[in-house]
Amino acid sequence: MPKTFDFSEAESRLYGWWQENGWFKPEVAPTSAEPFVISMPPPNVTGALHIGHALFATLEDLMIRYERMRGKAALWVPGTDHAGIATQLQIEKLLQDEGTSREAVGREEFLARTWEWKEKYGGTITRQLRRMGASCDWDRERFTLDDGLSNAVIEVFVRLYEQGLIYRGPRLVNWSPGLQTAVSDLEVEREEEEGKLYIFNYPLESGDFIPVATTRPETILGDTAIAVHPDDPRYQAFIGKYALVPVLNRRIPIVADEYVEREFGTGAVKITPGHDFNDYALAQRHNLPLINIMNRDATLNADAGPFAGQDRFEARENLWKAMAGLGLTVEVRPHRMVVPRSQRGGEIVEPLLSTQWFLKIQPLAEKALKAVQDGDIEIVPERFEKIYNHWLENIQDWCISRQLWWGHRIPAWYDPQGNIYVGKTPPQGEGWTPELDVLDTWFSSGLWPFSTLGWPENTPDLQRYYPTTVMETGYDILFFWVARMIMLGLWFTDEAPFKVVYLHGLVRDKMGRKISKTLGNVIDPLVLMDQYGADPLRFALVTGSTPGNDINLDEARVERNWRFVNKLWQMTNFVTSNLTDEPLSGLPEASSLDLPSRWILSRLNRLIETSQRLFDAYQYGEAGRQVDEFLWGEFADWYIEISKRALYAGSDEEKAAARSILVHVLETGLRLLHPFMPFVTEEAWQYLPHNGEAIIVARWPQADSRYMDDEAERQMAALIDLVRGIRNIREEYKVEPGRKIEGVASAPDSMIPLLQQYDYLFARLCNVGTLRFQNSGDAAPAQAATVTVGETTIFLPLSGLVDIGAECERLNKDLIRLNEQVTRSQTMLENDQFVQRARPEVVERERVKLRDLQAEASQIAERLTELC
RNA sequence: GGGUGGUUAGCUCAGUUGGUUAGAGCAUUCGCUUUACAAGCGAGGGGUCACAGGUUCGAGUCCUGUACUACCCA
Repeated sequence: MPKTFDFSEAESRLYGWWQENGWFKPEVAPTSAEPFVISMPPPNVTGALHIGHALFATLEDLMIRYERMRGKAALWVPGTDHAGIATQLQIEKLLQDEGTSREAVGREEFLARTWEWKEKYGGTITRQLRRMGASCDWDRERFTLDDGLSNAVIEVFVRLYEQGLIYRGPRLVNWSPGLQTAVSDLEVEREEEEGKLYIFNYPLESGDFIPVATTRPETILGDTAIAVHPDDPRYQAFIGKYALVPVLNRRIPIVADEYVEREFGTGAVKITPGHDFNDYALAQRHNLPLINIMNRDATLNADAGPFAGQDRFEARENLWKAMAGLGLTVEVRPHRMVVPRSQRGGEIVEPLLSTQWFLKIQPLAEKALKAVQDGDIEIVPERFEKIYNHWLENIQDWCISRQLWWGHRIPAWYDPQGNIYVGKTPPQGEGWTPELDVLDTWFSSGLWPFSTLGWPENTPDLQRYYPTTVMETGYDILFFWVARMIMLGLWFTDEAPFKVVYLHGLVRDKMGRKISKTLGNVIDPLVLMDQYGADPLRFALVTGSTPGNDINLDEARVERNWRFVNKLWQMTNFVTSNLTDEPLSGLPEASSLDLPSRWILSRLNRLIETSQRLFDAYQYGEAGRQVDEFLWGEFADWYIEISKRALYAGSDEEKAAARSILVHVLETGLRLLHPFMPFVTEEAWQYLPHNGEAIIVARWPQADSRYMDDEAERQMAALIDLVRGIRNIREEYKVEPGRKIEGVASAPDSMIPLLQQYDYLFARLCNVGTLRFQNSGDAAPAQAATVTVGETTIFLPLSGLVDIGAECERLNKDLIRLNEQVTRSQTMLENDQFVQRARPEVVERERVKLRDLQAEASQIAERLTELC
């Protein structure tokens, strides 16, 4: 095999090979297999892969590969979203660069251009997902504007309309003047900003005035009342009287309402029902008229009198100047206020009266709440349930119409008499004009889990793969998307669209800052993959995070994982280069194996067990870290080194055993790692003896309790500790690494055969050429340093190197440390409460520990008296 | 205003039925080309687990409060 792993060559080759063999398709599993299905959260069709996509792709691919290896019919349905606003903006920008505009080219041409763009660039993100190793079934790829999905959207709209849940009407909505469309509550972001508070005197009919404060003076032109608190003594006398709108001199009443906060501003508020949600509600309580002073582009209309035609901010200044001229203004002062801004574009959103389509959502929300309460849907991590419940319990009707061109047209028609027709096909007869509005993009993505499988047709895919199993996505779209999928799924299919919602966090930079272009801290997954390959990036994303929590990605981790990939490659290279042409013997019975082999197999099977427990609990990161630590820290650092004796100098049986164990452990480790790092594991696995065609369809490891061996783990741990102790001494006394030294062991009878049998470990791992034994009680060699583990002491005669004073000091320190631990342990065991209440195995473990500590302490004490 | 998360080594993070001396990687110090791997190996230094209480035989882990911080909702 090659000396290094060339990921850039291997990744595309392996991906193509997997796909050609149909291994991404659920049909590789027998028809009797249980399905495991994930609907990919569809990225924007015109988008490019960013680090957030990389995270979902990694997690979903991990789940899919794991379940596929477990023999399930694993299906990952990929696709893209038409992303109404985002895409439309992109095309508008394009037209603008060409010196034209959406309005100039017209709707038909605009849509043609958008489709053209989609055909040309729509494949970018899905190609990039392939680079990540995403094992989706590309034959089942969907796009939200596909015919099938569009049918589903129309079906849902018509049925909801017939059920009386969709209605159309004039309502105050969040209006985005730049985009010229209504947006939903969720698409408005409210942030506190530095603004101004304008205070002025509202003139009354009587000639008096009331001081009033506002943050948006231009709305004065749309005032239809002034409100004060009914119990406010300052204004009691004015209730029921009339005021005059500045400049316009329109007569408006002064009303009393408990909504007014007496402490805020001046305690009296102007009421503009046409341009404020709270005022709108108050106006309805008091039967106040509603005046709309704003056009759709946020210029003022004829009702604004002399300010008609001016932009909202221009009018604000001009009106204020005019009022100053009338002596009405009091002061303008800095003020922190909450400003509603559009999620797209960031411009200030205006509450505006507009005729829109709404979905009455409470009945759907109730079902969605119940599904989670009843456990039909599990949310991971669980804490998001509370957030989910709170949102659904306070849900408002959903404004689903958008004044965009790119999207699903609302299937409605109007006749000149004002009748509305809603249906799957245009109405019969003349004179009907179609609705021009399109639906909110989230309306169609809300159907994604079942529309992608063929609904409303009862297709074989729908029957076999619906409901899906896991919905894996970011917590930031819990409301936008997840909750709506649950509501619509339950309403139309009578089943929860998935059983588990797994939420991941945001990927941030290593300093915990949100990634943004303006901050210049963009982590480009494509650049990282060019540099290190897909596997290291994937491993960094999974092992650097826990479910539901944000991840601060440090590129150093990616680099380190690239080294891990190399390490895996080198291990494989070592193992394969030590094989012969002869077929491997099967894995020997544990009883016939030497200690290091029993140890590594025990550790391996415990790893499999732990790994399974962690996978069952969605703790993928921890599982990955454990496999990493095992393969590098135990298998490579210890077992491979130890196995060299058998391989280079052992008997034929010893060689055969070592080979089969090396292959078995590494091959199993690669399978455990495959869902995390698909490419290197596949490529390495192909060089190892294996069963089956590819690791991607190999079986997921099962723990075998026959190879779990506590005794072997204990004994091996003692040997490892002795080796470490000797290395430590060598380092401390600056014994040249190449210099062979001698060891003299003083050990209990139980340890002597072990040390004799495995003395080669000391030769190989810490360059102790010969290990002699002496009877306990014999005098220690002169000028020796000591290493003590339990009841075993190894003397290292190092004449000329050992400084007795230093050695005494070292031993003394050790003894103090040990005595502290002995005391702690003794105190625990002398405590009846502990002995009675702690679990028996915990007490027993403590007793064993104390015995070992005491033995070790007495050994060292003995040595101290002798030497110092 | 209500809610949720985070606070563990210089940095990024693990640590999920409470039970050895709290771990890893990066960084850092020292040593080594020892024939799988210098993209490596070996050894070391570095932590009052934010703070204060409580529960418990035993708390990084459970409970209460405080501080700082991030986010969600209004």
